[in-house]
Amino acid sequence: MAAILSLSSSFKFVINDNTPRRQPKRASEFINNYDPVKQKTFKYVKTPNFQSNSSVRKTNLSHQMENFISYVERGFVDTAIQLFDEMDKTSTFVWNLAIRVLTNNGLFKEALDLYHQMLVQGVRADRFTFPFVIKACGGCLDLVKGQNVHSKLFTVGLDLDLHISNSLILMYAKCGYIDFAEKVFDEMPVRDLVSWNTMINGYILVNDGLRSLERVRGMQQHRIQPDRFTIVSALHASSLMCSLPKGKEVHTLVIKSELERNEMVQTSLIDMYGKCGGIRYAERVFNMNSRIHVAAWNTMIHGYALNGQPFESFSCFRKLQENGLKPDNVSLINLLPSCSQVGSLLRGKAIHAYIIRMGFLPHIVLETALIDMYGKCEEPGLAKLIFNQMHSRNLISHNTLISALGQNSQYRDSLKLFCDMWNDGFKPDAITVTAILPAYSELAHLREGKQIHGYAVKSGFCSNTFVLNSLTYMYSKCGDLVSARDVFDGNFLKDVTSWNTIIMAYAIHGCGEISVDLFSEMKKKGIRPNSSTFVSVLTSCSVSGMVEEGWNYFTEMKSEYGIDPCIEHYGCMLDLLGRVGDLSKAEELITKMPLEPTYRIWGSLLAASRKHKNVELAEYAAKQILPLEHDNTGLYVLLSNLYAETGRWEDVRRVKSIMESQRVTKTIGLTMVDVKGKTFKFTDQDRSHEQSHLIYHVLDIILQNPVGRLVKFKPVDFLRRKSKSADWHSVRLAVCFGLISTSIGTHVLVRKNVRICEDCHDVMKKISLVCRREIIVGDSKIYHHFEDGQCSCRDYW
DNA sequence: TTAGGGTTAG
Repeated sequence: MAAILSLSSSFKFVINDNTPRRQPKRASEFINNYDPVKQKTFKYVKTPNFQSNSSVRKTNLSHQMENFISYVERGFVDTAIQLFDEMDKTSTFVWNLAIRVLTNNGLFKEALDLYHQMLVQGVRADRFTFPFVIKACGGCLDLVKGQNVHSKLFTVGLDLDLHISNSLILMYAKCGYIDFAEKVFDEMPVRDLVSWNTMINGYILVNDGLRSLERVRGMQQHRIQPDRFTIVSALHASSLMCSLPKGKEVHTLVIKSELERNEMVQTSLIDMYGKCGGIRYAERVFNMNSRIHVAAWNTMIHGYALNGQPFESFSCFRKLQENGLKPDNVSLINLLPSCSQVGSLLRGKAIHAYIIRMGFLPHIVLETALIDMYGKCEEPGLAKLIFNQMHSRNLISHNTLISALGQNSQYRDSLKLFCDMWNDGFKPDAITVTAILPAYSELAHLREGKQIHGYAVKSGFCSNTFVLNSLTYMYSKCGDLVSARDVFDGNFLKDVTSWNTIIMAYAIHGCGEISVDLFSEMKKKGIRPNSSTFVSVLTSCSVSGMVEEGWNYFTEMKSEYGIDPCIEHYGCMLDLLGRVGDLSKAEELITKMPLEPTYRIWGSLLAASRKHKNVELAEYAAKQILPLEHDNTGLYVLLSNLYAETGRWEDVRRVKSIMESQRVTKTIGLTMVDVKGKTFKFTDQDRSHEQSHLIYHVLDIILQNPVGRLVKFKPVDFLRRKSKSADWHSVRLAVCFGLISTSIGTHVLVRKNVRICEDCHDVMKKISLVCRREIIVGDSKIYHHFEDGQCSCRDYW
């Protein structure tokens, strides 16, 4: 737009009082400043004096009109509008051209403003005015304005005009009201090819491939020959349905209609085959045409990436150049996802350098593709850099960076960007919601997550499966399993991810049996499990100690579904063996697995060894972990605890000294609890809360009271307690504050940043028994539901 | 003067 508007930036013109007029920056500014009352009298206005005077003026008039039409046709918006300002505006024709130049150059709001000025000035709109005005309504996605114009058509008797009706169909479809579009189409007394094509394309705008193809069939039944636009839409419809058979049917129609040579049709065919998983067919169409154009090459590059063939994508890009063609922006945009697929930062950087060398930047889509690539190649810093250097940003570029930051665990940065985005006036869409929810999930910000849920409901995003899956995940990660289940049950278009998410939700809340039942239900409903499903199912078996079932699923994964176990699946099996104390089998599994053991694998063996007090095996696992260059804070703490539990105090001191020499500091324990819409944070031995005295007092009573006896308040001086006792761990303080701040009978939910210690775990069981309330504690790995003195983890975590 | 259009970022 800036380019178009700047074309007239050097243009200065003089009105009859010889006062140079300031060049408006935007057509809208010009139009908004335009005052029909104060307008100057221009040379060419037909006054009696002028009329009496000469053919010279008539020549000027036609010359001016010629210029005006030329500017309109060439899309010189500013110049055309400036000229329009000087012209005689009594004829509808002149207004139509001015509205046309604005509409056709994306200045929809300005076009509508001009249309209203036209009416104010008493100029009648005609059959040529309305298509532009309706197009402008569609461009603004303004249904109300569109309907107002539509109702006016009845009063002026143009409601059945062919061209106007065609415009109405598109306007309604663009606004998402396909039923209104259908009504216009069905009531048309005469339809032409454009009417059919617009209707067929309208369904695509609302993502309804099936009804689009049904209309194509209807059109043929009416003996109307499809043209290239029909075919392009029909191929798009097949892609929307991901249906190779439907796409092939349309290909037959291409042959019958003798449109195989059309470049647009060829590109659409390649695109359809790529999107429907038929990359070999795409190659065939591509290779059958010797004079192939850049768009077709670009579509092939994209097709290979979509079909998980990144190296073919790179090779295609190379061949494009070898064939003497010049890659364009789209070539690069399509190529970048292949770098992410192979995780090749080097290739990504090389392409970035090429993009800079070729002068392709700034380009908003290309920059967004770069942000995405850097995010997926684990370089969030570079993704941020690109974003900060962008000349202009849109909703998609924001969404891309939010996702990139989330993918790289930079949740706080992604939340900050989300806030900035609001402040910059970008309204989050369903994809923003999907992108930001993981940040609330991982930081366990239930209250804020609920607010996003409210926003999603209000904005109408809650029929979107991606949004619902993210909400299910958020609720489960934030400890609210009931809400997670409610969202899952309310999702009427459950996909494999929906099932994986709810199965995992029950697993991390220690309800393995329910998870396994859900897995059976999922299979009964015909949803094919994928690799992630088995991670969820094996985790469920692990949390509930279902050894036999675990092995069965581990085998079924390969035999029934052809899924090779990856490191995550082995990790789950190790957790399962560790839980039941079968350490020798766990060791054997590590030895026999065909993959290189990772931190996750040795960590699992270490945790199992600690649980079963096998110091030797724990030391062996720890030795394997140390060279893996991971954050080993947890490892040292775990080893130190094991030595302490087995009375090896010398080793405890040794580990402490290693930690000091390596400057490894124990993560500060922090527990959060939400009370009355506010989040309260507690550290160990925290006395900063204004109700500290009461919190410590209640906790003291609970700890001192024998289980089952009535709790009585007995004042004690809490300051005399030992300051470093586990009695005052943050989780206990947070739970106590939750107990005294919420109604009797309700559960108390707290979240911790590190694993719960064994002492606190026992205390939570006691609290649940003494207070007869459910206590839910989320630690860095799972949720513990304490009820009647028992924990859902069955004392293994 | 009027309606529909291929490959492209989350």
